[in-house]
Amino acid sequence: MGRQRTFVCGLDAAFAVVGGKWKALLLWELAQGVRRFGELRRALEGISEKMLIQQLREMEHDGLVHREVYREVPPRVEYSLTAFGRSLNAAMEPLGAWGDEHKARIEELHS
Amino acid sequence: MGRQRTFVCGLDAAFAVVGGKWKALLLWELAQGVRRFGELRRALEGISEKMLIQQLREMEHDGLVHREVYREVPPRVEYSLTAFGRSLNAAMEPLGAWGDEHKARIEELHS
DNA sequence: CAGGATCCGTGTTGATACTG
DNA sequence: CAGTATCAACACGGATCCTG
Repeated sequence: MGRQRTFVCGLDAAFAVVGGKWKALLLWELAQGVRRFGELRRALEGISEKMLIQQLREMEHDGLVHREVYREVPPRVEYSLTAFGRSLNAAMEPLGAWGDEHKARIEELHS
Repeated sequence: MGRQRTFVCGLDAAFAVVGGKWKALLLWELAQGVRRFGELRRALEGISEKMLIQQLREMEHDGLVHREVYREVPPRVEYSLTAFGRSLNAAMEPLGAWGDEHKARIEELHS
């Protein structure tokens, strides 16, 4: 992925795994429960299949997401959070609450 | 900035103001105290002057940062957090603590 | 259904030089 | 000191088509 780097603070390290446009949303969605590929695609409106699988793979590599493959026809793959992923989601909750609280203000600023 | 959009959840809104490579670090640095332009540049090793001023301006626009200009020679400008910025920083604290805790693991993953 | 592979635009980031 | 301006590079994200 990226070259080895030293993080100057915890925020830096945290953003290395949840940064970008989609990962925080994926984390939140998977925190609601186990999800299949297609469910995630519909939940994150606007994401392309490429980005979805790419973000999922990176989160799997980072140990946040577990991928369970069922060898059936048609194929079925279920994604869920690991304990590590759940701990991250818990740490993001205050931030989510803050965003919820100031949602309207932020939307207006970015109009 | 970006077109008007509707945020699907609070995380989405929060990332609209602290997303990107530098803003979280700036927020954290400014939470330590008032800082001058040059101090910030030295604190965020690797940032270019252009990015620094650009991120600061956006955070100022979002109401997170206050910019105080002192008409002196040589010029002096001091940056600080607004109450809004401090509230965001508080909301990010658990995330920072999480990152601190798992720093080593994440650094290794991204090597 | 759940991906892979490829092409491609563009926003973001960076280097460098210059200014009040 | 605290910026501006300009140019260049690249990663990010998206569209489309293809496969087991």
